[in-house]
Amino acid sequence: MERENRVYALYKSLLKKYGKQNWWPAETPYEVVVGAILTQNTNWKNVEKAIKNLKENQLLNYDSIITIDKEYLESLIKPSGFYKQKAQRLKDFSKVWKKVVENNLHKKYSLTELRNLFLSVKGIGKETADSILLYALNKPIFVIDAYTKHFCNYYSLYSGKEYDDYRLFFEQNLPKDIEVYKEYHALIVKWGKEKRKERFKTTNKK
DNA sequence: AACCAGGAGAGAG
DNA sequence: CTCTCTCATGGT
Repeated sequence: MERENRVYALYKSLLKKYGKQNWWPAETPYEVVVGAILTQNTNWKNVEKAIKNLKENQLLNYDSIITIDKEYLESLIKPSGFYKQKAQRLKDFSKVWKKVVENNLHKKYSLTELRNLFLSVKGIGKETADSILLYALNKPIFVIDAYTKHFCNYYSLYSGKEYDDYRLFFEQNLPKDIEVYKEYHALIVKWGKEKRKERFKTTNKK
């Protein structure tokens, strides 16, 4: 019998410990897009405030984001921080997103072509692009973030260098299952947050 | 009151 | 290629 790999075993262990995280919390694929951009180096709670502002004004759709005044958009997403560059990124990426969904490019393009298209937008890096591919378009791509690297280091799973090295490591050591990809990344984030809480406790007790 | 969040890009060396 | 800096609000 083949030895079960540790990467998948750890996934099941985390799942048992924390339960399903049910990412991404969004009603539509486009809401995932907006959240992915707004959450760049920003607490998710702040992103929720910004998304709420957009929803209350019926602006959480790409046509609206493309056409509304940039300063107005900035004022609505202000709680999520870095609001000037994020307003620009939302507008820029939404044009590409419009082109993709209205021409079914997510079905016509290969995963690599689609990823490169996203990455060609200024302000869309690998983590943001991959989050959109996985959680908005259900593409089989594993999302890497800072927590994931800490996770790999903590459990001595892998010590690569580049983002894509980590991504391929997970993709090659897991069943090619979108739901596993989605849930594992969410669980790693949950794990990272819990770890941080623990450190805070131990460094603050005397 | 410092520190950091579900990052990315530009500039220096 | 590898640092270092900037972008900004809100919670602990």
